[in-house]
Amino acid sequence: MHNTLGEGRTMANIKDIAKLAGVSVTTVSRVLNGHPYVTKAKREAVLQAMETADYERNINAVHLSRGRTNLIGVVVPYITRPYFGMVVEGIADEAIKDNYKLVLIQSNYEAERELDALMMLKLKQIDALIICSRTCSWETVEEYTQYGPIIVLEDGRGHQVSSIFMDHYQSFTRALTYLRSKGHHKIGYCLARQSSPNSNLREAAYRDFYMNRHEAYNHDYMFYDCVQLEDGEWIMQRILKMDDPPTALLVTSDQVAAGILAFCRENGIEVPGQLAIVGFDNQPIARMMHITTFEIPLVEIGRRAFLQAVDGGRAHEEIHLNMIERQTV
Amino acid sequence: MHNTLGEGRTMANIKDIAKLAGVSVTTVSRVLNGHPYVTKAKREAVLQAMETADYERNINAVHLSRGRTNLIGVVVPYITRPYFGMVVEGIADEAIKDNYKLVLIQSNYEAERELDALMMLKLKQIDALIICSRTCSWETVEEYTQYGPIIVLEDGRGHQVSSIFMDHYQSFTRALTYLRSKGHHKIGYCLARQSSPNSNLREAAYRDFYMNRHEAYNHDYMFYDCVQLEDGEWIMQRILKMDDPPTALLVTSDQVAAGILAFCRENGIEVPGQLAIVGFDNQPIARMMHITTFEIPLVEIGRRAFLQAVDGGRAHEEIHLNMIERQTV
DNA sequence: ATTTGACATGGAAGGCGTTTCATAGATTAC
DNA sequence: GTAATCTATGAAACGCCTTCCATGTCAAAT
Repeated sequence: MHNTLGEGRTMANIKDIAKLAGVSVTTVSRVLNGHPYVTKAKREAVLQAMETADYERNINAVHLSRGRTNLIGVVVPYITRPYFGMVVEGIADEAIKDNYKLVLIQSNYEAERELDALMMLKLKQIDALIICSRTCSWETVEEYTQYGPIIVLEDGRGHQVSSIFMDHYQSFTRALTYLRSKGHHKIGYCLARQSSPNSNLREAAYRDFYMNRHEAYNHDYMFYDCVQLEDGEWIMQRILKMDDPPTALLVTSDQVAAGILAFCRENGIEVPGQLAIVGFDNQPIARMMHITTFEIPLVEIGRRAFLQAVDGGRAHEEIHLNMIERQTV
Repeated sequence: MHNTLGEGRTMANIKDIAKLAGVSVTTVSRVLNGHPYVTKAKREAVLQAMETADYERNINAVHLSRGRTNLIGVVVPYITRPYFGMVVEGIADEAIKDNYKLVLIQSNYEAERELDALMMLKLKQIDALIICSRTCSWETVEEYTQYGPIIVLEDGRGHQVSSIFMDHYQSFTRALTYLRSKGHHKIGYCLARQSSPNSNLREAAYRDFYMNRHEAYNHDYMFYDCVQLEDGEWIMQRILKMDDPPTALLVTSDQVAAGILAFCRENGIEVPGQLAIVGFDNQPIARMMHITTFEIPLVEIGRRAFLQAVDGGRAHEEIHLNMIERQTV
């Protein structure tokens, strides 16, 4: 495949520049990469030649040669979810400073797509991979760590990856304690994926909370696959049908919390009077609707994830969450 | 740079496979790419060799050789805005089918970053570029069309690009007519960027609407830089201070419309009684809050944009918008 | 005077697939 | 029976940059 400009002219390559400037390709490469040991005269000759020939480096050749691409892969299940949007925003913000670009892989929680991303790492099409929500098994992921840094946004301690994560166990415990202090005993929760690492942590916290107090809890109060605004409705429909409904709800996404709250307002269910709601994320919508929530610094988390990616070393960062009291408890 | 596996073993390349299978590299390449004219015996020998050597194609070499990367660039100002999130989702959905990956460029509306993306096209790091919201001038963008397909999400007729766009002039006119039919004369609007292509179209529609009726309009009723939920508040604060406030608002983003509506509900301003609101996009939040809005099939638009990108030919698709009547007018 | 090290420069060896072209035997066509 | 067309295969050119290594100059150090 001949590399041409639009009009059919052939694009100049480093060899042409070398010839034009009367130096070796090595010297041109040195100028190109800002390496030392080039006299001013030659450097200028090279720059002049690049100017006249309208030279542009063939970036794919650079990639091949270097074995790196300055591309970072980012796996998110759905880019439309504000949660992931914010993380990606943080990654992108930081990446631009280091002249990295992002390759976005929307997984839809399909292992195959995540595998695609891992494969890109193996093939050196990307220099590192950030998995915002994992679908593949740990074993699978760990198989690929030999090819480049992999960063996951979940507790990765004990695994061959870097990670940045929140202490969901503790946050959940705190939320439960807080609700209890407000007199709530019948507490339900809304999670996203039933058996994601984060969900498991939260369920454990919940179980332990009740176990420690030697109290039973109601399995009907647990809702799964709660991820977006619209989910608020069916959750409330189900609650309305209960003889003994929960008096408080821990909702692991502000989007869902907002949906629930909107439904309540519309249907005359008093919040927090009849139902208390605690959200997670502290998204704009939570502020707007005065939802009590746990702040998760998602943009900052994205930033840090990127920094871990380029840093290369293994690290595990834990993020502490703060509760923001507003008006839904 | 030597291409190695994690343990230090060298990664097999096409030459190794050729030797192993007792054929030429050409034949291996043919097998790799499903080209005809390879006997079954040799094909199998090659496959066998690839198996035993655990061969993976060096994708960067393929890129260099082919001059293509199966990467599509996508420029969005901010990935966190649901509007762009949905478009990207559509692009990603379609891209996966054709084995394309997305390179996300967050421009923050900075020309320099958009230029970065254009440069990637020139350098063949991406095969095509979709600009979801343009910052650079038409001249700048058109300079780069020689290097690959560029698709913009705005009316690009008369320019050297492909485009997919909505008839904002007509939609605005229809919205105005609709509001007028409901008795509204004092109509304001909330736009995003003051002088974006889409905003210009909308302002023209507004001006023409009033001009045609030989009526004056109030410049105080025009709000700019309205993009997110939070903007609803200051817009309403300003309206509350007016002696002669508008009775209806055309809001070019459901997010902003939702922010406005939330403020109204909280402050006892009746909607649509005191203020009618028409949104744009038909995002989930509009459904949830029963906002009358124009449906913009953003995911579908993303899909089509991708298809235009790989198709290569120049095309201009116009999307017709439908109004969804709910409860805010 | 001689050694050492910093500065400069270029040749050539990678990094690795794809594709064109040349060649040759096997069919098919007329 | 002979020309035209397929089928199969490989050598070599091509895409292009980075970097290791060898060589050489010149000034500072001993």
